[in-house]
Amino acid sequence: MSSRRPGVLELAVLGILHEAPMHGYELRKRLNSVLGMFRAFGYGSLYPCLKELLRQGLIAEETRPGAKPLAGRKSKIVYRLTAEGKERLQDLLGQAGPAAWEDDGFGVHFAFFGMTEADIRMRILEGRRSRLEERLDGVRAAMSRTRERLDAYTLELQRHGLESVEREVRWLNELIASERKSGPATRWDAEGHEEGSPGGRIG
Amino acid sequence: MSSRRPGVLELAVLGILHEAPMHGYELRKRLNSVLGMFRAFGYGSLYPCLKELLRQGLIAEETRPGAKPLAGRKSKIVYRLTAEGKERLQDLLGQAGPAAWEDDGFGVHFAFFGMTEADIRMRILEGRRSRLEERLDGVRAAMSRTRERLDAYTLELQRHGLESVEREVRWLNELIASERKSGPATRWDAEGHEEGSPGGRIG
DNA sequence: GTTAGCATGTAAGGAGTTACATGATTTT
DNA sequence: AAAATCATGTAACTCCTTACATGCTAAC
Repeated sequence: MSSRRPGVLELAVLGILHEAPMHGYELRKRLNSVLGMFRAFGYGSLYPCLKELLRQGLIAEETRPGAKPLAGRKSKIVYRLTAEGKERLQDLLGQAGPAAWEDDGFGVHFAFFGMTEADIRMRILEGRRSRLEERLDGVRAAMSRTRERLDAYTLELQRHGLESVEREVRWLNELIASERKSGPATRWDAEGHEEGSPGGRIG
Repeated sequence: MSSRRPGVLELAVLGILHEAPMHGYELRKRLNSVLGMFRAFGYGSLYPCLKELLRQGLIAEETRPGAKPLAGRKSKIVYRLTAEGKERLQDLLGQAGPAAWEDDGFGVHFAFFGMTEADIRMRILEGRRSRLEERLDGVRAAMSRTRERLDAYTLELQRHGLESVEREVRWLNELIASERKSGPATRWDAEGHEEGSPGGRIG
């Protein structure tokens, strides 16, 4: 409840721990393999985050039955999501705001779309598309305000940037169309996850 | 001399002020039009940065001859690069290290390639390409370690991420080839910039 | 004369990052 | 027994963001 601002890492950790309990080192690898293209976190980021989540009661240290009562504990510590943690995760995934479609957050939110309700998924996809289209408009406007004469490199950067963003918009369009075909009310996971996910691509 | 870590904003401000003196508000617009696709800075970031650069003597308030001696100064303040500022800019642009090819820095450094020496340009382009290829290897390796079964959305994110990065690598390849054709020792600008930049694309 | 845009700032704080430090376990 | 890699942490710091606050200037 205490108003700590999310940040990508918290969501990512909760999301991954929802799949399975894990210890820090493993978690980091999984983290960077899921989000590898967008971000990479170090231990210096992860462990403080785990500590904080623990303090908030969103995760707990697993106590395996036949475990070792290490006194001078410097052994594996397996974390699992608590009930509050699951709640918090669902809460974060249920919010379709800027945090979910800005550059920082989008990747992580998308990665956990499998646990996200269909209407939220749609709102986030559309939100991101609008955001990118605003950006396109902005840059295009700036370019036609031909006052600003840019050198060849800056121009090339613009060109490449535009192309990349246009490409992402097309991708989003496909995803949105795909989501619409599947109709609303599709949500595969959330609690007990069975294996029956859609076929070829996404839709 | 004091070891303050660069940060994108400092370089961007110095680079833009090198083109022409400007006041804060204008600077910010120019900033966001040049880097619009990658980042957007607010006044809350810009003004403190200007203040700091001023303190370091890298920029100075322009004193136009027929200017207004505003006492309760809340009027335009035009900043220009000092000699130290130009030196610092050349210094920053002369460094071909991680700061120049990681996600954060690359865009800005590239935007000012017009003021960067040919060999540094090459090192930065190649540095970024290596960095991206590492990332591709990492993610591909993680994917073939098929232990990790990912749901459809995570997979789609991976696919799109891979494609984007591959695309950027191809772009870098073209640029690198282009740079090689122009031969080394090309540097258009730095001080008095004449208009004779290359033709069609970049090379 | 009031909305809209130009123009300049500050205080508080957040989300990580960097650099360092150390122990445990497996491989060679 | 040395080297590599697994595993966990902390102190200090940084770059930037958010939210707020204010005044000037042009357009309608």
